[in-house]
Amino acid sequence: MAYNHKVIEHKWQHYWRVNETFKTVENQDKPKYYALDMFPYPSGQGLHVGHPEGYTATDIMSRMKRMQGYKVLHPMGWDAFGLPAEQYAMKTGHNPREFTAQNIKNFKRQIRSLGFSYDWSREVNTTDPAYYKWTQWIFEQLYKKGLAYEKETLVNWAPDLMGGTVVANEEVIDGKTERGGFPVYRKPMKQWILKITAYADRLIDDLDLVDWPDSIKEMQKNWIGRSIGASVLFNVEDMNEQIEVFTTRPDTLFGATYLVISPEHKLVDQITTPESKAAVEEYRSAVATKSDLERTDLNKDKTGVFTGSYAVNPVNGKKVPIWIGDYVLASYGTGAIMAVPAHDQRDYEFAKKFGIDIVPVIEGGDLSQEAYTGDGAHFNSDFLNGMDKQTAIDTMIQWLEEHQAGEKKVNYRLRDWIFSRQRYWGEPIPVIHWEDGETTLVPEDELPLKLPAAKDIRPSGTGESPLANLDDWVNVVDENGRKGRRETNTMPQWAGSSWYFLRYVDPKNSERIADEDLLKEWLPVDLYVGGAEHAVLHLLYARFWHKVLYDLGVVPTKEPFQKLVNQGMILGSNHEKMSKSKGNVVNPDDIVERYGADTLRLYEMFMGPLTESVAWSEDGLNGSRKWIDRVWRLMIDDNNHLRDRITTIDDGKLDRIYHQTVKKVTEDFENMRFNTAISQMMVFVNEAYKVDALPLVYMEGLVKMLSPIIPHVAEELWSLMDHDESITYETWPTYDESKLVEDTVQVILQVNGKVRSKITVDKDMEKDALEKVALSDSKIQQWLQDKDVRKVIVIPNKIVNIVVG
RNA sequence: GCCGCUGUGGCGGAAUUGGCAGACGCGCUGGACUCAAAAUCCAGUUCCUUCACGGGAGUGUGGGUUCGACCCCCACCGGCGGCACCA
Repeated sequence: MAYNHKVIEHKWQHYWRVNETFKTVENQDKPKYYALDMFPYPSGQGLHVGHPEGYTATDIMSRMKRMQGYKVLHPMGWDAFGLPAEQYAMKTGHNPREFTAQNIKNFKRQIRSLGFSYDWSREVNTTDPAYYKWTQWIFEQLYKKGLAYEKETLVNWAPDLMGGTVVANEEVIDGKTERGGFPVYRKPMKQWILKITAYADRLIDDLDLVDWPDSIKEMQKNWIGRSIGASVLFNVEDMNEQIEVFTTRPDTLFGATYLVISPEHKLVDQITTPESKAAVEEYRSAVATKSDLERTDLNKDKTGVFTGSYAVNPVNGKKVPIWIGDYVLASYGTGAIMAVPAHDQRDYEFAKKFGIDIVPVIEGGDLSQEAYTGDGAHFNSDFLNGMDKQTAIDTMIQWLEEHQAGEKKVNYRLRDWIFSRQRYWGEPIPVIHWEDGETTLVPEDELPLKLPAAKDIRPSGTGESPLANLDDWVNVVDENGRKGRRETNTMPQWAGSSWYFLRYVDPKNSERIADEDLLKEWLPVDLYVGGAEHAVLHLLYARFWHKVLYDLGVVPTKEPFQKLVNQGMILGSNHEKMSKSKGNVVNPDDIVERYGADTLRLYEMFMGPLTESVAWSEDGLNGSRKWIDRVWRLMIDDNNHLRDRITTIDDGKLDRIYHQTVKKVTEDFENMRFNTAISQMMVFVNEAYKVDALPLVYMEGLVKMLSPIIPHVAEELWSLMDHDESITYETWPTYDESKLVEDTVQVILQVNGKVRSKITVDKDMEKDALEKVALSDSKIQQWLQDKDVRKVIVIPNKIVNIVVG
């Protein structure tokens, strides 16, 4: 009977479910393997064909590892808080909880239809109070450690997004919200902030401990942006104030001809002279009304205004003017810089525009054109004269420290993490603000602090979240009659996803985040697969929380994810990103219906390397289906029985190719090179079609190797081979090295680097003998006529190159 | 602008401690089977040239190193991703 995907897939999915085939068993005396997918946000759109690519990869690894004797943890869950549900709820008047539950149901149905070997008994859901109890608990630990604090800061205020909300720096792209593209303005507001900067060094340095793509490590390093330099103190003339600047080039201090402080700098008012006041005020208000977009758009044209005051350069006592300019950011370093126009392009542009002195202190470049930022001998620099850059930097830092005029300093581009969101559909921050000014945590034994049910979610209009409308929930009174108000901000979506992989280890634990011994048993995650769009934020936040929990003794490892792999994107057949508007979206449900889950899995693994983006091709998909049919026909006859050709007799014809295949498939799977593993199995099947006798053990081996990729087909073939049990825990095939060696090898004969002949000789033939054979080859002889042999290069078992002239 | 990745037949892609470029698949061509078609099985398929044997060119472009380069080095061009006044 021909292969019928609908019957078979339904049958085995049912079998796995009833038999709890993939239930993780703990405390077994086996090596462990934790294979993790980035859990999805269950959107209303349903699954995308991009999802199953990564899921199939981890599923293959999980299934192979089970067969290799590992205990495997392979879970799935839902990152279910998020903006779309809230937007939908506001629009329709529904509660996001119901809407989200529906979406999860649909996602789960779709994921189940693909036959992944998840242990569904461990499913987690970030919106489940039993889950977010522990998200809130982690927040409380952060608070107790001083890593969560409230601060009035300039936030990214998006008044047009959901009735007004604040978004994180990371969610702002070109001055607009990442979601929706609404304009973002800077507005001071009281926010909860997590002190991720306290972990900046460890977040960079511990990247050395993990097996991640270099590109991702690089992105994280750049995001954190550690720069080592010095702070320098400038006294303000005629005033008992100092301006501290940060510079990575203290060696150019003799070339500092002015200072620039940001418009928001705290000393602006004090140092502005009466004559300059009007101009400064005008400039500041102009800057304040600019959106971030406008501010970055003015990139090329530097603006600024002179304060009227001067500072004293500590190293040479010279007076330098103090300017205000918005090219200096309040949020980086000290919000003030020393400007060295000769050796910094930004300062150069500013100085040119405002006619400020440009004093070179390093030889090189052409100052009539641009600043010189390279290395060179210093001059005009007193005790630094003649030194190169690094020596001068070290010497200057030493001088600054000896004269209490500055010190070595490290700065980070990374800012602290703004953790508040003015939204309903998120974890409530478990904090109460009391009327006497005290702020307390909700006691641990009262967690979870549940999100109140609300029929109608409306913006508060004040910038607060919709929770501010819910008086019953917001207002509290303690046992002494003291009145208080709950924190109305909720947590960002990043919160629940920063630790979910810990909960899978022990998802039902009501006493703690997860049992300590179980965490020791399963951590770290051995393989984490997901899209590169989470290269920075999710992975950085999760690492940060993990390190905090490590310091608290909650988790046993410094890093959460040992190996990380980013799958590429699946593009539309027109090589563009799939999107509704382009009409090139492929729905996995359709593919499963028409071709079956196994075909989809096979195709997505065969279409190219996992890490690359590849365009969808209906023909390619169809080819994968045809190959499954071909494998099926190789073994199964029209009466749905094993073919007679499958026998216990081994005529030896398939020995070599079989053992080669086992070796290559095993190694390729291990390295996640699924496309080449599949191609090797295709070669084996092609060979199998050419011989009369198919040894049963080889066919069983093939089915085992296929089972991680096309598990339903493999289970069915396995049972047709007269096995009663699932193939899941069968032993992975092994190969015999001795079957791979050949007695003879083909050697390439070249003349002047061009292939002219090929010969077959005994393996490991001596160099001299091989050279003789090569020179006497008839084809080679023709090429050597009337020529002098200058040199012969002999690489045994591979090549002989004869150089003639 | 800076950083990272990438460029191989008609298409997806294989092959790198430097040693037969194009595995495998798609598509296409031919053959077998069939009344016929589909499906299937078998064979061929980088380009140019040749009746054929053969020969020549060829891994984005131009140089270089080497007996030998898709692979290493230099310069440039195109594509993708990240960052973007971070001092």
